Amino acid sequence: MKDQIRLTVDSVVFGYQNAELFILLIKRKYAPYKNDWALPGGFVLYNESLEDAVYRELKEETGIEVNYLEQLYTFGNLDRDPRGHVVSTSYFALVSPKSFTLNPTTDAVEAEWFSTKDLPKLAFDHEKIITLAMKRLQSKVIYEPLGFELLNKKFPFSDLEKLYTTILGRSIDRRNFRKKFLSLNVLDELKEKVSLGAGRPANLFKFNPERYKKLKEEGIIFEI
Amino acid sequence: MKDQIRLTVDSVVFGYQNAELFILLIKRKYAPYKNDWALPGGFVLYNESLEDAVYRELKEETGIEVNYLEQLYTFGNLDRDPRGHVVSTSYFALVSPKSFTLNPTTDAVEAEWFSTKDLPKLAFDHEKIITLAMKRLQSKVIYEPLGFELLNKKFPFSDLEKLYTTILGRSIDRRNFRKKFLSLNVLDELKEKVSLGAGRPANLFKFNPERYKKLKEEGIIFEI
DNA sequence: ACTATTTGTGTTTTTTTTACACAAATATAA
DNA sequence: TTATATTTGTGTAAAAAAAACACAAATAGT
Repeated sequence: MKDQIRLTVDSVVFGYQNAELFILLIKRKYAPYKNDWALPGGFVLYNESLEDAVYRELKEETGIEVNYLEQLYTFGNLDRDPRGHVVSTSYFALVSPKSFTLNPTTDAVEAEWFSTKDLPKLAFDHEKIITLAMKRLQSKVIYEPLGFELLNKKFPFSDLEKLYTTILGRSIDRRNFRKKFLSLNVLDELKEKVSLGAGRPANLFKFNPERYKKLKEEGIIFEI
Repeated sequence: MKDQIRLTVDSVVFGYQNAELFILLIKRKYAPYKNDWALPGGFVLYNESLEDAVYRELKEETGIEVNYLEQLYTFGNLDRDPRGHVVSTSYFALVSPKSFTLNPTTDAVEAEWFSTKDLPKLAFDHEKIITLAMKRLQSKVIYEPLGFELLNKKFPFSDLEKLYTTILGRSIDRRNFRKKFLSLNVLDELKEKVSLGAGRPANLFKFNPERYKKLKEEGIIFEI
């Protein structure tokens, strides 16, 4: 029983708020890495699919509901877990702002959002997993409008713009960005406006998933 | 012991010859799927890394030496293996033409190359894995010069061109393709020429891995 | 009513991509 | 040995896409 490969899942859950990217971490209550921060995750049960395990662990440990989930990579190095041969399939997930405030009632586990710019010391090889997840997020937003999963249903265009600058870590030309994004026809401009502090009120937009699905089926890729 | 998740690796090994893409398959000797064709692979041993398992299985089952190896995806559906809960991490590999002729001495296992256009009925969910591998290959060759792993060290430019048309399944403009590829500066033009049947003799080229590595480090992506 | 702040918009320049045809060098057949 | 078929090698012009760039409109706060 000891000489058995065990399988875990680990999730890199991204949240976005105030032009900052966050990752959801939990504090480990037991050894190894007791009291260190780690990615939510745990052992896959017998007759449980990988994704089911991810959803179960996220629910148990953080109570959060994810908006988008994608497999990242499977780590099988022998030295990654002091408990023995533990293989981990990692996932990356996006949550919308309304799920951002954690529900601490769900469990006794300590869960917290950490800015990607200010991560604590992490258990296992979780730093490596996070690094990979961030690279994947960066490369994905460029050719898939994943960003919406991190925004509210209705949002001013500037939100999208800020999200992209945050994820990509560089400034983008507002006019060209807007032109290009709108030309994709995956955004519906609403008639509502919203005023956020000073400045001209912004039009609200909505992502149109059908339009996007169609675009994707036609093999049309975009590139921001 | 029965109620234990088991972990396998499966490899989609690509070979290229005469403007055709091939995949290496083995004939299963035991149930389940006895006598069906399947991807080379098998159970990961305790204290064996995933890649080690891939190399071991490939050696045991096919005797082949791969040139490039990359993780593809981990399949964890509960219905994918009649033997129970078996999770498989799949890899995709490329071999050079000199490894194309199989060495049948290596084992009693039947191994054979199959054209990607003419695959037999496959065991497990291996057809699904192959489909994914082909998509990955197509999308990768566009922004990484992986193709070289499928060609000889020295090759006429037309080989590269044919390889791309084969993998992408569409014709490409010879002049533009050559122009673009050469502008990347990852090919060294040799002084040797080679005559292949009729027609003007072709200059030979060589891939320059250092140049490519540098290009990659500088974050320069190309796109064919 | 003045100032600061954010949104919204069009044109020009530059770069990249695409389309396209013929001469050079060889093998083969007559 | 000559003619024919076959493959390699090459440049330019047109079209499309990307990048650069600045100011008016609408609001909040003072």
